[in-house]
Amino acid sequence: MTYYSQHSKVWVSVDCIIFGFDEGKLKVLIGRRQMDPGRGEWSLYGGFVAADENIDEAASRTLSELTGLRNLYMRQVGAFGSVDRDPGERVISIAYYALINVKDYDERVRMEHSVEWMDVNGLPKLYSDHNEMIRKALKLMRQKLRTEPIGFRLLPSLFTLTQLQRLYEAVNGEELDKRNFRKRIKDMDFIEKTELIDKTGSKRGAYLFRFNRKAYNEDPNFKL
Amino acid sequence: MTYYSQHSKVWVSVDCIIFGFDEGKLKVLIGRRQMDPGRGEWSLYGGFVAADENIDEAASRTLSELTGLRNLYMRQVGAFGSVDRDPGERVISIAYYALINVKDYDERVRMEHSVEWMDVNGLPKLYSDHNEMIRKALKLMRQKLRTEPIGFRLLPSLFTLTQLQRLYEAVNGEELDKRNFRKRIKDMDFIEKTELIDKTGSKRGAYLFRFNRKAYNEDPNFKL
DNA sequence: TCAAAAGTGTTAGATTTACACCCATGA
DNA sequence: TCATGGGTGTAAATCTAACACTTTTGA
Repeated sequence: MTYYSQHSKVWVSVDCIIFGFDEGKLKVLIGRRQMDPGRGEWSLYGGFVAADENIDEAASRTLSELTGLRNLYMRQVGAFGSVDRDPGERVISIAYYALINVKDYDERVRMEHSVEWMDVNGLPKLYSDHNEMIRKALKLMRQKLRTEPIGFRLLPSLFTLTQLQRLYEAVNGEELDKRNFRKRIKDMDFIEKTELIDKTGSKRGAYLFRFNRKAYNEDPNFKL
Repeated sequence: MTYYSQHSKVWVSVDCIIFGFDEGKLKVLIGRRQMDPGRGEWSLYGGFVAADENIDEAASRTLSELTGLRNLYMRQVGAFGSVDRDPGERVISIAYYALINVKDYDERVRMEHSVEWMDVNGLPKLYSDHNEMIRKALKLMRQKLRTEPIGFRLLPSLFTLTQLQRLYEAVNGEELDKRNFRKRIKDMDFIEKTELIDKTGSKRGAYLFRFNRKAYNEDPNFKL
């Protein structure tokens, strides 16, 4: 009997908290569970970790299975392991959050998996401990958002300053002062103004900006 | 065949990063591994998660097994799950960090487990991904330390302001200005000055302070 | 008597916040 | 022409950082 074999094994899964920003709101992808136990309940999308697969790989695989997208920004939230968290069997789940630009997500792919965007404020009761996972993911994501330029992952590559501000407001749940916000943006040279104008949001039109990752890497002073 | 049984199970363990503060340095408890694989290598102390045990319970159990102490401050660091992280079998490990007052730790208990305090700066190469676990634990602990009054868990219940300052300096790896530090402490009414004097650290003696949790709960504005 | 740690305030500079009006355009 | 969102600067208040000397006492 080896050192290992005197202990018992458990199933390990990953659950994905996919954040998107749309209509000025922070949203998360959830769907009705298609299998027992818990069939029909609102739930995060997840999957099991295979024997020959790193947990991060399992999360990437699950993410791209659901979205068709690769190289998404993704971070671990943590492990959730109450004995009875899953009503069927003992399953330890590792939660990950990811950020996507809603426009990159093919509606057909979304429908095939029958998941939908739901406002993070006002989520229904979800399967198992998924509400708790989302709470923790949101907390971690908020922290990151203050100190790292990850917000751009939730926006098109060209965006207006108002869009960016609305994004920060939605995530932090508080309004920001327009002039102060724009002052801070001006100090960050890696948020580049283009000559392009977006006229979808207003009659006058607003300049489009882009995030220049290379410039950021050279002078990564970000704080919002 | 159930939904679950088509997937494979894995071993899940917990690893404990136990921080202590002694001789003005932040230390961590490590020992020589007593079992194969990796016998003799420096390693964190860990244990397997049992089938009928929450992961947090597994961590508490492992912690009190090692230290003889209960109700320690403990937080999850995250799950570590590379396929080949453990040289023997596939094991996913969930790391936790804990804070203890070195003086509460019975030397005999420590020796029985043959672990020792080692400065977090200048750790040797550890078994598996344990160095990485400690790095992440330290990062998380630093963050918490700024916004929550957890530093007291690393000190005796009565402490001098110099001890407290040295603790913050050791964790953050930078010196602090004595007057500015003390000014901030004065603003926090839940750090109470006693009439007791500690003369072990100086000839003149320094006032001993204590953390009043109840007062903190009533007015929890902490920032250092 | 002197070395070593304890204790104590002030000021300049930096950062943060609050705040209001004109502009351009399409309907 | 007017309603809508885009764009811009200044001043007060707050917070942060820098800085030096006196006290006490045991060796």
